[in-house]
Amino acid sequence: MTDFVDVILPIPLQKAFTYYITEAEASFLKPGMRVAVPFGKSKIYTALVYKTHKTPPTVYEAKTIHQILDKEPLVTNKQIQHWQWIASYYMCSLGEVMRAAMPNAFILESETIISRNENQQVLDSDLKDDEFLIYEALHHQSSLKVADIVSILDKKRVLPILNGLVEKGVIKLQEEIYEKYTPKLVRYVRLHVNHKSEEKLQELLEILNRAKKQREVVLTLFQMEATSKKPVKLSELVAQSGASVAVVKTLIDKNILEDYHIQTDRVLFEGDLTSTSKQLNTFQTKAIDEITLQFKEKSVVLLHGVTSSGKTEIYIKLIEQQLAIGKQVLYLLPEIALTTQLVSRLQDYFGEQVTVFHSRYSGNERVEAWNNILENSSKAQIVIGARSALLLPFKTLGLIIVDEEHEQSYKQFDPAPRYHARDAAIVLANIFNAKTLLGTATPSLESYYNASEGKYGLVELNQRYNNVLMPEIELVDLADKYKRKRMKGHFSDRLIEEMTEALAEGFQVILFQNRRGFSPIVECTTCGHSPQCPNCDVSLTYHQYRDQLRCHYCGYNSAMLKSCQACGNVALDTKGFGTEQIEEEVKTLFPDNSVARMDLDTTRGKYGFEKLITRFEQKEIDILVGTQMLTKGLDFRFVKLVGILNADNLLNFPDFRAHERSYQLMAQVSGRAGRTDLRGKVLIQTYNPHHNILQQVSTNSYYEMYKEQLNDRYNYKYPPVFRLIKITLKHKDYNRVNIAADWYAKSLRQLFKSNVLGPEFPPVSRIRNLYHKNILIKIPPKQSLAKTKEAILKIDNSFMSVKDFRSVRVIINVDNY
DNA sequence: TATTCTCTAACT
DNA sequence: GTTAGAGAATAT
Repeated sequence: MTDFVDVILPIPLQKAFTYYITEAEASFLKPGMRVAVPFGKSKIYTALVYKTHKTPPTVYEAKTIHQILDKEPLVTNKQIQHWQWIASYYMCSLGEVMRAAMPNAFILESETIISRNENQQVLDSDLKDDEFLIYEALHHQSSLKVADIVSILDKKRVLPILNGLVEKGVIKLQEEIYEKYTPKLVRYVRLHVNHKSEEKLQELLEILNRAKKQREVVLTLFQMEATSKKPVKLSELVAQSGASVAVVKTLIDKNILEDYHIQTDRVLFEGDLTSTSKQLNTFQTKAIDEITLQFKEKSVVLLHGVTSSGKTEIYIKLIEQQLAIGKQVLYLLPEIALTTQLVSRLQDYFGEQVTVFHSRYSGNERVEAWNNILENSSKAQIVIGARSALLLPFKTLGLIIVDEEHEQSYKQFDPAPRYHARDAAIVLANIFNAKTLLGTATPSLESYYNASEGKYGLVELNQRYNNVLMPEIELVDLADKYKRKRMKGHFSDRLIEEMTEALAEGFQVILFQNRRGFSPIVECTTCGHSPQCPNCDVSLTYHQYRDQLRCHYCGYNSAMLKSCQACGNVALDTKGFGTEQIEEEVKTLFPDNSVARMDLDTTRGKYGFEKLITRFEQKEIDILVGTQMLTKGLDFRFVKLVGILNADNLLNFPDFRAHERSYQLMAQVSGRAGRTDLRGKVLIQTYNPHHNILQQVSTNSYYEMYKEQLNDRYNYKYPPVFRLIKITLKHKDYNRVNIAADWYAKSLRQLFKSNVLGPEFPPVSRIRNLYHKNILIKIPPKQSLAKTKEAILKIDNSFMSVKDFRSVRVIINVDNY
């Protein structure tokens, strides 16, 4: 045997894993196929063929593969190429990218099955109590799973016992793998072949004369078959005939009807093509021409169009062009579950050609989407999806649209790969020789910078569709309003006036408060003690609707306290305010109007968000209070007023992007106001009405904001001028993180000198009982990114070889913004 | 990452 | 003596 295969395993290890294969297997296997391989002591894992070769591994004996799982590659070469870029750029393993990319159902795992060893005589007296229990159980059931044994013995450690039994030859262990994907089958019914002829039919109806219900069902079936000329679903037959399922079942049992199954897609488009592409206005036409022109020279174009300027129509035209030349289009959105409006809009235009892919899909739904895209099926010419859609098996990608390019949620933070979807999209497009269009009303600083440096093309659209005016923005000075006693709770007299007016005219109002819950801090009025999370270094937020205290970091919750834990005083006060409190105040201020709240707490569940949006669209809700969820590209026609309750907690956020983000957020929220012919109004309450960002928001001066912020970034050495890599160390022992972080930072400093910041504790230094410490590396424009990463990896390796540090978790985050 | 191994403290 | 739990080692 001289043939070997290198495989990718879905684990965070940099190494390639090599297995033996036969010559026949070597000629059959292609990169991108799945194989099942033995891994570790007993388990069987799913691995992806990376390449076949004839070089035996030097330091270990390769195992043989267990089984080939695919006839054709499931993953394309271009995908692997793209994954490789992600793994090296974002400093993670290929296996981690694979895990993120492939639907869970493709990654099979084995389960241990326990069965009796038939050819061994066992004397009961040879067995201990536990062993006997298992032996006995196997007389009733031919095979058991490990979990069954756990429940039979009511013990956690069963492996030693099982191993003992194997040694005695009483039982056998077997690894079994399951296909996790189950196709969806729909049950259909038709007349059994025995009754197909005329005379038999007459006979049949005679017989059924006495069974009225059954006769009715058969007649309904005939009628349905005659009218639709399509196979009849069992469920439809039941619905149409009004009979119960039992009646149909009797007919099937009697061989009068027969049932059969047809495989269907889980996600089907069942609508009509209601729209054809609209006539574009002159600005939009001009923008398209410019984009097309820019694409001739540049592979990326940034479309900077103010809110409501009709960017979607432009996208639609560009998609049409790609479809016409037989190319696939990928449309990326920040969070797909939040943008049902846009999805249905695109489906209205393109109907069945649209495939949607997002994290709220079930495993089976994802498999279907994957297969459709891989086969370049007509159902998958346009793929709309969040970040993870980038990792799908495209065949002929022609264009990637990254909508709301500035959105933070394009960057993945927690499990690796910590990639930024916008940047990974550009790389993917290059692999396909395709183009990338970035669209937004408020470009991220780095994209606008790239555009002004000439790296990207830039197309600007300054006119709102139908020439609707930009909303009028008014700043309300909270300090002044409080002093002059013009406040009711958190509402200034101006906000109340405007709300009253808008509501009286029959319009809707949106209120923005970037904090959920009722209040973030609960405090004792006598001793000043406030309840903290036992696992994290934060105070607990009070949630009124369940009368709970909750930690927003780890999910810890407890009932609201009746008295102070420290001094026993019953007078507890709340500090700060969240969406719940605002909702409450609105209810008392406007008792005649309906109020709803939109935040993480009210949009749990698969359709929570959609339901809320629909209710708001249908004007069942007059006032909507919400967190930044409100900003995600929603299009409400009857909103005239947007109120931002407190702009200061945005501006004072401890992050170098706080100002940029505040601008984007406020500009986006403001964009929700007045989207049809009337002019909207935005009220921003703040203690700092002279803050530059607020001035820039109110005068809609993106360019000024950009210049000023860029200048700051230049001075303080931040992106887009410098690059950043953040290294986080986590450990449950406070001292160990400190020592480890100091060691790490010291090694880095030897190379990068003053461009290493920290180590520092983040504002919340303990989360889920782990202490965090951050080190930040700033990379000057001229310094090679690749070499920097190499150096970091080297340091990381020697760090790991220190025994005391091995238990410290190190997280490397490239472009951590 | 997931599993297995090894050690220790606390139980019957 | 047994067992649960934690920490460390290891995977081709």
